[in-house]
Amino acid sequence: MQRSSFSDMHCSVARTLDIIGEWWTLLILRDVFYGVRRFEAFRSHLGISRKVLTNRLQRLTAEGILKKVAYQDNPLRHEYRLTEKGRDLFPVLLSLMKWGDRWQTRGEDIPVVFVHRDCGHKTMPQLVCSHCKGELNARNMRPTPGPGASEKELEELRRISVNPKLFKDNS
Amino acid sequence: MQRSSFSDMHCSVARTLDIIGEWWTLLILRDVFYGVRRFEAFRSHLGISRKVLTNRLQRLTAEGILKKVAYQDNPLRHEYRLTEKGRDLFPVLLSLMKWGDRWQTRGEDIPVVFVHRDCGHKTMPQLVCSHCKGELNARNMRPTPGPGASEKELEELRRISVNPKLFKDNS
DNA sequence: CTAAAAGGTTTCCTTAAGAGACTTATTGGT
DNA sequence: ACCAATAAGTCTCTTAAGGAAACCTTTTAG
Repeated sequence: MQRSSFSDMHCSVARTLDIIGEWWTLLILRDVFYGVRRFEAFRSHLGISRKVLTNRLQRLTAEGILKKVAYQDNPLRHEYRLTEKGRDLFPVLLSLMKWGDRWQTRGEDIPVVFVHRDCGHKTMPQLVCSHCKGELNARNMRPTPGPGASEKELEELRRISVNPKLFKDNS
Repeated sequence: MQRSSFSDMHCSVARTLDIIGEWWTLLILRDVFYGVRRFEAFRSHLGISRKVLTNRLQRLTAEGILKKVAYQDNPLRHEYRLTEKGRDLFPVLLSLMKWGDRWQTRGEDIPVVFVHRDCGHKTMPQLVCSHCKGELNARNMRPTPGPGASEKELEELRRISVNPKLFKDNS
């Protein structure tokens, strides 16, 4: 199916999706966060084909998101654990879950709720500004060129965008 | 390639990914958040094939994430805009971008920075607890069964999980 | 009268995903 | 000693999704 790679794009979203945007990958990671570690456990729980599971676990390991740890010799068996890089994907899964809880339950109740250990309460993840702690949403955020922005790409975006004022750097 | 559907899974992450987890979809949405609205603009900016772009825009419209709005008659032309449901996906993109900014820049500088209009400062999105406003991460959150949890599925997860204490409901 | 722009549709080819059989090493049961 | 089961894959075959490029329709511009 010769899928195009996003990894050469000059964009953190694209580069992230190039790794974890493949079919099944985020569901595998969800299961890891739930405590699933072993090949057969992933396979039976997800109903994924062995070939694809092998492929995805190899990719995630190669990218340093999971690491293989032996849990027995003879025969040698490994389990897959999250690295720090992998654990740092937790907010991505929480965001996906929060959206699904709001928009995709089809009238059913929410299957999973998280408890925040530090305060002991059931929690809803909230996205807030690192500076003022106010809520962040699509309406109160404005993209601006970062230090690594390329002038050529900015020009292109301004040209095709409906609002050319976006991406003006008036910091 | 007869891809399996995640939509019947009893999980908000799976149901969300069934819609927006397809190849290209989140990059299209990223472009919409940047102000891109039109077919040819998506096509040239992303380098996506027309067939796939048509398919994705139709799906996103059918799911109520984008809506088609006419911007001229004669010939009739539409642009694609976010609905509230679509705007609510912003945290997903922010989470992906934050992870990429940390782990996938390969030594380069960050291409895009967001300004929080409400306080006027450059901001990093932070995920906090709705109750105590403390930071949320993979280490200080514990999944528990929600009101819509199925006992059968919980039992299965406990069986295959490395830590059977997870998903005990001690709220 | 021709070209270009916008938003697709159609065709052909390649390749990823799904299903399921097979492999290897070891243990447990009879 | 023999059979089945478990764990973690590998291999083969088929189907359908993605990529490339040509084609279509309507209208305006030169």
